[in-house]
Amino acid sequence: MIRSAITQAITTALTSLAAEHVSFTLERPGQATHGDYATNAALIAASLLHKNPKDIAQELCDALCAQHIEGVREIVVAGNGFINFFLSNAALLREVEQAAGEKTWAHSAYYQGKRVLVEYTQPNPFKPFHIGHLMSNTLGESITRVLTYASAQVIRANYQGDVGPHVAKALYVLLQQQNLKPSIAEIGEAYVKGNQLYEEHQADKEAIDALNKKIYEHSDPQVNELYAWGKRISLEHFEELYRILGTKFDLYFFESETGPRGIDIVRAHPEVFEFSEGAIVFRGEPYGLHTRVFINSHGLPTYEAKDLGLIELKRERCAFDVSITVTASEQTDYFKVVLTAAQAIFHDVAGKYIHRAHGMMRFASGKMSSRKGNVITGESLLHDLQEAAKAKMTGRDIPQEQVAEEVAVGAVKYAILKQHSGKDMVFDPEKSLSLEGDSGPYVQYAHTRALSLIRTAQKAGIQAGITDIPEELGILERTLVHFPEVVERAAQELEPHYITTYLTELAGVFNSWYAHERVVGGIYPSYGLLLVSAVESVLRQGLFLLGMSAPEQM
RNA sequence: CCUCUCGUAGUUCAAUGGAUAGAACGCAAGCUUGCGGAGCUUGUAAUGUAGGUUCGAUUCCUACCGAGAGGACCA
Repeated sequence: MIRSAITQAITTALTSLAAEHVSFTLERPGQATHGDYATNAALIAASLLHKNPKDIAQELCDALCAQHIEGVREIVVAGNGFINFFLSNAALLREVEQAAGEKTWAHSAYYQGKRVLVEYTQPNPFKPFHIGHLMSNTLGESITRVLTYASAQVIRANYQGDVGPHVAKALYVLLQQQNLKPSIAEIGEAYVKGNQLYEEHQADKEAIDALNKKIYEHSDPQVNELYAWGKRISLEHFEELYRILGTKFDLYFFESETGPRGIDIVRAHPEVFEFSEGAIVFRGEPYGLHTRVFINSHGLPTYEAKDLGLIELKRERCAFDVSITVTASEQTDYFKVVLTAAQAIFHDVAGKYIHRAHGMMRFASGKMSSRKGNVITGESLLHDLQEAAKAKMTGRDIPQEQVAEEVAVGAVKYAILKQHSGKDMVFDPEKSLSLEGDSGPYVQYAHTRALSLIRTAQKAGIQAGITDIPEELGILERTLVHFPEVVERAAQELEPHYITTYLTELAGVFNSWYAHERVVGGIYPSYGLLLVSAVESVLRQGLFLLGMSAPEQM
């Protein structure tokens, strides 16, 4: 509210200086001593008008002061032409009260009236849930939550690969073992073994390819039965992981349904595709891209064709304004080609379908072994972190299993979301296992302390309010005020890491405040309780936006 | 060979063309009969190289060096 009032005032002031077309920023200064907001409007205007920045800044400052902006205590020219705004105590108090009590305080209207489909996670039945799926889920889930705060109507979608060579590899081994009711672990092991056989023995390779064809054709009852069982077991297992990760999907798509559609679409558009060396391809070169095969020389759809089928299916199953797909960054160029081909077919793809990439997780030491073998899956990573968290809680009278799970998920998600999406990240097991410092548990712990403090204060009969306020408000209030802007920016750029950075800062400021101030038995108990309530609310909402739990105890 | 992404303290990450480049881990030194110490306080240390644009460049442009990804029947 205050922010938009200041923006409006600057626009008015610029108009009075005949510089109304200046595009300026209103940002939070790097240092608290520079005020609560700062604008570079004078610097931009000066270069356009070819005048001295400090002179323009002074004129602009005078024009702003004349407007008496509600909630602004002081406006000063600083540095080489910045204009800094200091909020009044009354305005800060109003924000703190809203942060503590107003549920929609941090919401914006950026996606008002828009329906946004977000597709993420995309694991494959019959294969392990690996770390890439964890990363896609983490980024995708956070984006959906950030979008809801921007007033979007969000549809969560998952696209799973239930057909293809990987299925045949697993089934081949299971059939050899005559294991027709395998557990999820046995399916995983069968896939690994089948993959090995496929690579090493020509006879097995041919047999697996033949089996793959049978699966597509549904021609063998025993194969069909095993396939149905295995798919069900896999999907049930994934649902358990989604529960742990905090995701509830609205729509599911499968490659078995997008494949046939993809073939039809490609064959129906000879003006877009062309035959080449027995395959059907899309030429990307005219668009600065590369050529990709959509239907291979065996007449089978590749991922490219399947993605066209998926685009069509999405349109049929729900009306949406924007569709966001979250996958690994290695698919960035691939998606450019597919979306360019899709644009030539559906004509409204550009700008409506967005690809958002997550990076790859690398390991600092490379020594983190899963319970068995060297492959670190998403599940084994969560499990190991959970064990580490449990070890930290020995002797405490709390539901350890549950809290350890929330802390473990929080630690991984925080590590993924703390940097710009799309960048590869290095995950250091030892540092992450320490669960200290710049970590998810640090933020969760700050929230838990705030909750605990609120409980204690309420037991002592303290009522939150502004009946007793200090002369000067501090850095904690001035940090709290900026939460709604951070959330809105995260929505605009689909970048949750702004929230991660902010939360860590807020947690640090709060921990510092906590070490030096007192609520129960202090000088300002009512205001103290209000302030802590505001911190608790913002930390809780921030954790929610990242897809992390806010444990009551830990 | 071509295309794209990325090079910031010892390490992992921030920074909307703007003010003294901000945190955390590590290391060094402190704080506990505490409204939860998974905490707090102080110190330490960085923009790959060379140019260019600009009043101002970690940010934009060019070249080089280095890392990663992609480049026709895998996904």
